[in-house]
Amino acid sequence: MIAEVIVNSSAAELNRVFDYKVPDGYTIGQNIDIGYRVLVSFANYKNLEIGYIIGFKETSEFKCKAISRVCDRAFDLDKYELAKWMARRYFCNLSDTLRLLVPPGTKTDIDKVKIKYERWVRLTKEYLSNINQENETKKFTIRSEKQKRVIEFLLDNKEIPAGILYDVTDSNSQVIKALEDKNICESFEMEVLRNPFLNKVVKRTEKLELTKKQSEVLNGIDFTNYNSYLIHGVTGSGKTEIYLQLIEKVINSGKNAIVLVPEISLTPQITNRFLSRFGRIIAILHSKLSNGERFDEWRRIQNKEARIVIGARSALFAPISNVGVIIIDEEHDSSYKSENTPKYDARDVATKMAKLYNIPLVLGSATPDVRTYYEATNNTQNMKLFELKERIPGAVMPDVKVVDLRKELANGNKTVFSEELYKEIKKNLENKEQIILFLNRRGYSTFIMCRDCGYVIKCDNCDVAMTYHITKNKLMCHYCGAEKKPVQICPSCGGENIRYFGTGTQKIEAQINKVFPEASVIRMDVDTTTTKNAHEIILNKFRDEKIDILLGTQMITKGHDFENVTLVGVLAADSSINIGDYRAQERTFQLLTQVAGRSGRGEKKGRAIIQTYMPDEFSIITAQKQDYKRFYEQEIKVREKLKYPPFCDIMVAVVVGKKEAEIIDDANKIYNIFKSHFDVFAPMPAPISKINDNYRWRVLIKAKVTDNDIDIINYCLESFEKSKHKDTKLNFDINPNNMM
DNA sequence: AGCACGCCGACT
DNA sequence: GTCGGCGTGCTC
Repeated sequence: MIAEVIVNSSAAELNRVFDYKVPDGYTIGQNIDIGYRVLVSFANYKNLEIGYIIGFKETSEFKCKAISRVCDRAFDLDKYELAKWMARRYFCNLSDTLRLLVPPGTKTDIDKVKIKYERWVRLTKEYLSNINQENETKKFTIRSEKQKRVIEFLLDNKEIPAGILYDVTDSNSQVIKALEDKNICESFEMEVLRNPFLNKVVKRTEKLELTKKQSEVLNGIDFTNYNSYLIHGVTGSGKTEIYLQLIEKVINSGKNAIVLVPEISLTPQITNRFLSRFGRIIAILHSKLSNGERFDEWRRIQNKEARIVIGARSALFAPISNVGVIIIDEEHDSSYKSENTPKYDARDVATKMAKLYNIPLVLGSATPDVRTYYEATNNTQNMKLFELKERIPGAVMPDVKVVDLRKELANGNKTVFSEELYKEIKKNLENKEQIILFLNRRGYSTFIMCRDCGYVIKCDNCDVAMTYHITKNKLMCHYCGAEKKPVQICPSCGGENIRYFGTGTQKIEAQINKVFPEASVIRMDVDTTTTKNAHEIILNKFRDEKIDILLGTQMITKGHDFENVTLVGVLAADSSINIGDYRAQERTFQLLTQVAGRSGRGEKKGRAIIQTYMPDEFSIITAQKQDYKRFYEQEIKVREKLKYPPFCDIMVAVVVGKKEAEIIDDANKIYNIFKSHFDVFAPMPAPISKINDNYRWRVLIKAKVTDNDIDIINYCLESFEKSKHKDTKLNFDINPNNMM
């Protein structure tokens, strides 16, 4: 028999089937099948290459090599269908999507399968049956105290890891060896699961009484068919409790559940909530797990010990079978769209899966994606909408104020704190209530400019202004990570009037120390969270050590409730309006609403202050009122008028390469190929025209992409692949998060 | 992609 | 002579 194998490579030329002989001793359906991972000798590669079996046939037109090694089962037929769909939909190789279905980190060393064993000890069957026959004499032929203790202990505890046994009975391997020689006890290897939660003692919690509105949602969900639902509920309206009871229903019916949450909010707080309700049947998958931990979580799912998977977008591909519901919390979050190949959107993939399994898909958000809300209100994707307009009893919305920074400047206030914010911070410090300050820029100064000639210091490798970092005393490029010494003399005109402009979190930290010397402050941004548990450590410190002020970027906005935080300050709400993206208003509204929602999560009422130079922008006005509907109605009009999603899709092709002339040439090829099918804008340098010494040109294509168009696009991309220069790379994406 | 082959210029 | 840079071609 011949196996059809997909070789693990993202090279466009290798995106096809290769035939290999099924080796002797292997029978299809028994120890080899579709979905098995194999190692094959390929071309003149030095090492064996990983491949995936996707079919079998009697004969091949090629003279085939035999498969060198049959490894493990990697995926089922339904997942294979999904991978095929994804490869077509996201314009990548089949091996790129198949790769999602195997635990990461097992790619290179299949031989060293990452199962960890531990030595356990138990009494032998013979000995136990002797005891049962009340053959007491044998037990006391033992004279050693230690051996006696071990036997007593094992009688009570059946099986136990050797290490623990040694500790408890003050014994060692020699004592066990002696007992083994007497055929009294035996040791064996037991698989260890590196589950970070297994050893955690969590108090079991019972389900909460639902409000009328919550029950309506729960009862409105059809578990027997595909349907998608959007739960639009303000923060604190009790969405999580709905998810929990929904899952309980699914579990009780014998099926399993997948819950997606944004990567950044996979905090102990949310996971504990699930853990305390469901115990060990949950598995948690996120990017901070070590390969070993992740591998073990996959195994717990595979052997059906775990029935609820909670994780970031890739948790969709966990080896869970018989799924009864997929839930996506904070569905508007941009982390559901992958930035690397395959550039999939977890919401679309989840929709596909829910259709495939004929199960409900439940999306939830306080600030839904404009596209999702459009679909839910216009029923374009057969989506049902639930609105939860009120917080559950006891929780109150914070008061939100907008401060016009232009007036502050006119009044001679040059600090980053408006008078209003200054007063409120003071008040909180006096009352010993905590404060969260948010600024979406890291570093100290955000750009460095010569006041004589206007020259801005840029990275040598990228077309990007460099940011000054005071902790390193270096200029840094946030795109390639390059560092430079701070500049005092203008490299362009030689002038000495170099000034450091713009404000990042580091400068705010310094200003807090100056303006509020009595306050303790902790900063959380990419620069302070490089180590493994840094997020958790910083947040715990803020809570437990009663730090006055938590200062940070985007990452402080999600998923944690601090009871004692009664003031949230947004230092500059404009940074996200100026990102040059059609979603700027949406991002701003979502961000402001999320941040403001961090205030007043306990018993005391919260306040939020939004500082801005653009107080008239509708995203800021509506965020102040926390009025999603009004925001949406205005935004959707703009989108319709300008033909932006959801009324149209924007395809972005970025041509990247070291030789500028070649990539300009290739950008024109893209333009010409797509021109005959779609509305294409002429090639232009990308907004960031160089990254890491690679020039970048961009071609924008606007169209409402239908299923049929996907085939046309695939065809266009294939013909480009054949005609492009050898070293140019193409990044192609529909509605990417980042338009730069 | 990843690897070998083969052509040609540069260097002890 | 021979080392090595890189253009070319192939993968069941």
